[in-house]
Amino acid sequence: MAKNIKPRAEDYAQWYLDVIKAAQLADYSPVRGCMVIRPEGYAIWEGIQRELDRRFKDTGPTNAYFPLLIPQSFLTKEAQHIEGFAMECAVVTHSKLEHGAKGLKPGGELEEPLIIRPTSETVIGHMYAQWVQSYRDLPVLINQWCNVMRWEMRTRLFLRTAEFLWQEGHTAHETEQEAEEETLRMLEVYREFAEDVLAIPVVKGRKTEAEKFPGANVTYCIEGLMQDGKALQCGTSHNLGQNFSKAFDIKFLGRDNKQQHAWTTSWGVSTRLIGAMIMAHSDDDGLVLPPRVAQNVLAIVPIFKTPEERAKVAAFVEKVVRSLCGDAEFQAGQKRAKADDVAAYFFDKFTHQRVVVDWRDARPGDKQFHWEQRGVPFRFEVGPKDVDQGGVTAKRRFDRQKGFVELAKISPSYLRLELDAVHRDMFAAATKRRQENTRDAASYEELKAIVTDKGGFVRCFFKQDKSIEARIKEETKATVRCIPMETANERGKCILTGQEGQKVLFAVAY
RNA sequence: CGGGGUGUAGCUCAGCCUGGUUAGAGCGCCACGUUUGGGACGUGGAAGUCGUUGGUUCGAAUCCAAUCACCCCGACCA
Repeated sequence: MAKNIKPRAEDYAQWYLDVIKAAQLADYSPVRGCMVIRPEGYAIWEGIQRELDRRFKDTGPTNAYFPLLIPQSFLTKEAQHIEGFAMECAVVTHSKLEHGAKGLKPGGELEEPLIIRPTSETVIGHMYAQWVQSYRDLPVLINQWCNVMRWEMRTRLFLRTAEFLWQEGHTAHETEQEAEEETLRMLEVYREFAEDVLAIPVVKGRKTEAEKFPGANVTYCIEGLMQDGKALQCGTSHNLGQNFSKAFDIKFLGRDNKQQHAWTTSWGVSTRLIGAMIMAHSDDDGLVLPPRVAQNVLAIVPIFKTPEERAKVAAFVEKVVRSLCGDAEFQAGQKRAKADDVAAYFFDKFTHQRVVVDWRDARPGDKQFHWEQRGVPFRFEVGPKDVDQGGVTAKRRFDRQKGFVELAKISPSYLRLELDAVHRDMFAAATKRRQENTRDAASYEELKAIVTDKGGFVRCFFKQDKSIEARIKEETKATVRCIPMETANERGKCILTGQEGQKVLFAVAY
């Protein structure tokens, strides 16, 4: 058992932090609420970017960049929007530092304060108003990868930080129907991505009025369930109707030769997904990475005592690496600069996913734990005994499955198939866990009992009502996570009011 | 932002109550040696303006005040 990681059963919150620390994903910054994403963590984000970006472009949107600073007045143009974000905006009021009595002090006060974007609907709306003149200019399909800032009071690495990285897509359409289609199309991209890349099963659903995005007509989401039974929103897609186009005057001359307002959408996922990934898959021994975002897909641990054994093992490891990465990459890897004795070879030149060989002067056990805590999906142990038998001892991080693999079988397609199998098994395990933690409630009493005793998702009929939702939250801490799309048409007796309600999913959320 | 807790070496902490030479331990780190198929051991070494600022005092890690940061619980949220 890992001695630097608190077991989940003892203290889930501490476990989460320990896993991040042990895997060196992130660190606290000198500024409250902000975090440093370390190379191991950033590689995961790059994996997320790579996979999502491709999917966005496949459906139409392309990338652009809008500025960090937004005129304060922009935020006031959409009533709901300002209400939702005003409280957590960082405000820039000065343009320089001057020497004062007690050192430096802000100088050059701005005429109009600027806010650091908490999201970019407003600037983007402002620009779209200028770019859109005719129905021929539509749709506008733009995404941006950037940082945003929301001055949160309570922060947790990845799950909620004052500054975070995300992607925000913003589209403008000719008709309401097109906007709705776009909103749902991106929601499906998120679902497919969460499941096929991060191996996190998610529920597609619609937010209640109480939970929707400030300024949206409809907010859709994908909701995941973490190992401690709490839900986590993993992505959102909003149909903004004409709210922002009216606020920012995004008008165009339609096919009917009449001026009309565009229909807009926005959708985003953030570095929070890394937190979701950690909490969905990792165990008491540390991080477990879904193979498709793992920077290192395979760690080879050589085992030897004498120089003769080392030479023998090294020759064999070379064959393994050449089989997986090719001769040219083996040569390139030999020359690559590195800080320690861990050699890295690119297994996939497109994703830059690597095979690493741990030649550090440490005991094999230490190395096993090292790569285990970092969540590397696969390990090969190569010792004299393995070499004599002409193969390696392979271990899967996810379920510790262990087996012997002959050198002749080791090839790029072998590793790819194994990694795919790990992904499938991880997804299946997470899906099973979610099924086991999804329960039905026929009454409010039942809902309360499930939420306090067991956690997880609670399915029941509910008639939307803001004040009742607030009351339930107060009494149970649970909220309506979403109205699942799959059962959107089902109607039944609301567990509180007895009136006709929709089937919803309750849970305590992060 | 409200309540609670903690700040002493990279990490975990002792010392503080009852102020007094040169501030300690374990882990980690570095060197050397013995080791090496799931977290080894020995010897030696480097490393701390005791969170920060101010006050009390002949003298402050220790007492007082303020402030900052982090952790936990609430309200808010991707």
